[in-house]
Formats: sequence, structure tokens, C-alpha cells
Amino acid sequence: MPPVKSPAVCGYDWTTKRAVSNLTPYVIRFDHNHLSGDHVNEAVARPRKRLSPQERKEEIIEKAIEFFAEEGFDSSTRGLANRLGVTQPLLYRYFPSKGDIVAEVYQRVYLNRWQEEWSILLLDRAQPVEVRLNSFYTLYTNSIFERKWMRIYLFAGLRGVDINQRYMVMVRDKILKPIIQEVLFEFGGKVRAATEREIEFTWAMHGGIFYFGIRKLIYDNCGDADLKQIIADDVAAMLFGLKRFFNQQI
Amino acid sequence: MPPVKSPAVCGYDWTTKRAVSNLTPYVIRFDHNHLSGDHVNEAVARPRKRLSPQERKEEIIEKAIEFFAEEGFDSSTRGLANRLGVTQPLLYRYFPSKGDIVAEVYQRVYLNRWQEEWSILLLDRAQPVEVRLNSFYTLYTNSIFERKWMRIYLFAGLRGVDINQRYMVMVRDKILKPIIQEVLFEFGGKVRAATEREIEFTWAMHGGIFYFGIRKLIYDNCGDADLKQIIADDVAAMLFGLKRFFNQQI
DNA sequence: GCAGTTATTTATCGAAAGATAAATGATATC
DNA sequence: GATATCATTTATCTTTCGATAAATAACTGC
Repeated sequence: MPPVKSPAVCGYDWTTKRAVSNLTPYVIRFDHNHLSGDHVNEAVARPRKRLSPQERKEEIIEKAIEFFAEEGFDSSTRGLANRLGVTQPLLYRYFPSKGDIVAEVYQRVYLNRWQEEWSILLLDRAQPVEVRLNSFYTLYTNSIFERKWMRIYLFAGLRGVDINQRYMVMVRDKILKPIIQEVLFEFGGKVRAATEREIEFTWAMHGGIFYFGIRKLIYDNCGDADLKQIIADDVAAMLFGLKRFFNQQI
Repeated sequence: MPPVKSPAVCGYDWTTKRAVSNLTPYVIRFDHNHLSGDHVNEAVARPRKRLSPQERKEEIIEKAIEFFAEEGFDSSTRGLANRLGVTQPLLYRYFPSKGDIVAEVYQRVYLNRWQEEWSILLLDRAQPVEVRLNSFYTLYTNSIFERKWMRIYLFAGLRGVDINQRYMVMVRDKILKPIIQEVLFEFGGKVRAATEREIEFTWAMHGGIFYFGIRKLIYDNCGDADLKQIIADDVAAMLFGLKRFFNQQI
């Protein structure tokens, strides 16, 4: 089965013998292949492993996520190849440039992380909103409180990657605004759009939980804290604050 | 006035003609000097500027903070030198290695950021604790909500720099625990140590404000939100949550 | 088991990185 | 104004990086 031709996002063009993509390219040339690391435990030359293009590409992306999450996006393609147990030029069979690998990593990490059931859960008025919020944040943190995800999220933010902006819009529209609407319905009585002040407050409460993830997974600074308890207390504060706004008729 | 000799943290040893430091060194050798940037507006060869070692070193550190905050610590010393308007080898007159510059940046950014008056303010029982908390967070955010500080804080965290751990211990001991003590005094009546649950909750509320800084300064994601209002609402939620714990006699 | 296909490796290029040595020129002192 | 000092630049080395071309070897179909 020959590799895909031109329409693919990142494929190998067998006629021109080049990897192709739809990314803005930047052309440069050549290198040495010796990785500085100790060859002690690879003295036994392991047999060449031949995978199908699909499998190999998948493996590259998977390891790239781990690798760049730990080492940062400025780390070398040789380091990545080393972790994969292959040589560095092989990466260029599957991706035209390092930038294409990085772009793929962003896609994988950010995309499809949102589960549509979460929206259904948040909007299910059969249950009290406090119960829903606890359930939601348990699921949500269970999904994003993963070291590699958190690290790539922060690396991407510092790099000014636009995908991050889109992610925050999603949080605002799919989490914060619905929360305010639901609390408003249950405790405020009347239907209206969320105010900026309400949204900012909800961001703060949401951020409190998120920042716990940063402390735990980036700074490794929190012992055996009970996440469920933290969520419950944070949600209680969120409800208190929002109800307070409603009573003040802002 | 000759540069300082051996006891200095980073100085120039005039006898051996080498910059010295107390950092773990790693020796390497040589390079090209041409920076890729457009020389258009430096076609007019500017006169060589000769500063005193103290001034020059100070300037290097100052610009290094800005530079690394924007570009990350993996950026080149040539880029830094370019921003300084000097040549790259000059940096090595003042610092033995790039690592020494980075270390100095950490020191400057983290150290002496805590103002002792903040503690006095937090503990001043002449004022209601809510007023104190609002004043404190206004001052505190005014100090740390600075783009370069925030960025270096995150870069350092991702790099696993130990100075970050120390910073978080400081937040816990100098901000969170005192806050709990003061709220306990004003509303709880009895004196006792803060519980882990209380500390985690206060971390979350503190983190809510901090995360606003991240959104604003890293992700550039918040319009013209009113910081004073956000602090006030967050502090109100913090008080609510802590009072709730006290009433539950936890 | 031979041959064609192609996944993978070897070898190498050119640019950029950190770092060093030696030359240069601005400033102060006499 | 000549001289000494030393801040700064020029020139260069070595390593590492992203990237390419050509050789190699694992798998497939006959």
C-alpha cells in the first residue's frame, strides 16, 4: 500500500521522494548523526524494525507528544528519534519539517478533548446544578489533569500558538456561560445573558481548579490533596458568588 | 577600578582572563558572528560604547530578563547581544556561561519580590480582614502581574527550576496561612492551625486570581476586565468558603 | 527463493549555537 | 600628546541542529 499522494496533510510523495504538507515551509540543509548519549546499552545492534507507514507515523506522533511535553518544543529531532529507537532522518520521511510534527502534536493534544456528553451533563436539569458541577469537574479534570497535556498547554501558551486562544473561547462558551445560565435558572429565576462580571468570576473559580492542576502536574507542589474535596469546595464558592450576584440584581 | 576577583559570584579574573562563577560549568569551544537580522538600520556603524563593568553587567541582566521572558531560555546569546547592541563574545566577559546569565535572571526575577509591608498589612487587625485582603491582592497583583515576571515564572516552572518550589512555599507560608489565621480570628473565634482542606481551598481562590494574570499576560485572553472587581468578588468567595469551614467545625 | 518495493539507515551539508583567543580602540593618567 | 589600561570587537573553533541524498535491508508477491 503506497503512501498517500498530494491531498494528505502530511504524506510522502513517491514521485518527488519528498514528504509533503500544507504548512509554511522553511528550507535549510544537512547534519551529523551521532547522538551524544552513552551507547553502552545499545552495543547490541538491534534489528531494523519495519512498520507500516500508518503505524510508524502514529508512533512518531505519540512519542512526540511525550517528548515535547517533557523537553519543550525547542528540543531536537534527534532526541525524539532516539526516544523512538529510530534514526533522525526517518522522521523526515513522514513529516516535511519539525514544524509539521509540532503542529500535529498541537492538533492531537487540543482536538477532540472536549466530550459532548459533558455538555449534556451540564445542561441536565433533572439534577441539581451543584451535583452537575461536581460531576462535570470530576470528569473534566480527569481528562485534562495529565502531565503531558498540561505541559503542552503551557508551552503552547508561551509560544503564542493560536490554538490556545481557540481553546479558551471553548472554555468560555462551553463551560463558563452554560454554568452561569444553569445557576441562573435554578437560583435566579429569570433568563438573561451572563454579564462580564459573572463570567470573570466564574473564570476565577474555574481557574482555581485549573491552577491546582498546574501546581500538581507542573510544579509538583501538592501532597496528597483530595481533588474531589477541592472541587466540591470550589463549586460551593462558585455557587455562592453567582447567587450573590443574582441577589444584587446586577 | 579593576573587576572583582575570586569571591564574586560572577566576575572577571584579570590574571587568567576568564569570567568566573560558582556555577557548574560545561566546557565547549568556538563560532560565527553574523546575525541573520536585517542590517538595514545599522548600516551607519555606531560608535563603540564603553561602559563601566558595573553598568554593563547591570544592563546585560536587565535586557536578559526581557529577552528570555519573551523568547524563552533556549534563545541564543547572539539574540541577547543583538538586543543589547553589543557583540556576543562581550557577554562572556561578564558571565562564564549562558547558564550563569540565566541563573542571574532567576535570582533577579524571584528574589526580593516579596515586600515585608504586605505581611504587616495582612496582619493589621485594626482593619476588617476583607478590607485587608482587597488591599493586599491589589498590591500583590500590581507587583506580579507583569508580563516578563509571569512568563519567566512559567518558563522556570516548566524547566523544573527549584527556585519555583521555594516561591510556592513562600506563598503558602506568607500569604495563605496568614489569611486563614486572620479570617479564623475575625470569624471563627478560636485559635488553631490551618487545616489542609482550608489551605487547599485558599490556594484555589488565590489561584483564581493568579490564573487571571496568566490569561491576561500569557494568553492575552481577557478584554478590559476590572481587576479590582475581580479581586473583590474572589475575596468574598474566599471569605465565604473559609467561614463555611469554621461553622462546620472541621 | 528471487525480484521489486519501500521502510530504514548511513553519510553528509550548511546554519546556528555556545564559547575562546587575539586584535582593537575608547578612556584616564601622566 | 604619549602611554597604559581594559571594555569591546573581530575572527574562529566545536558541537548541535534541521534537513537531504544515497545506500541498505526488510517485507511482498510471484
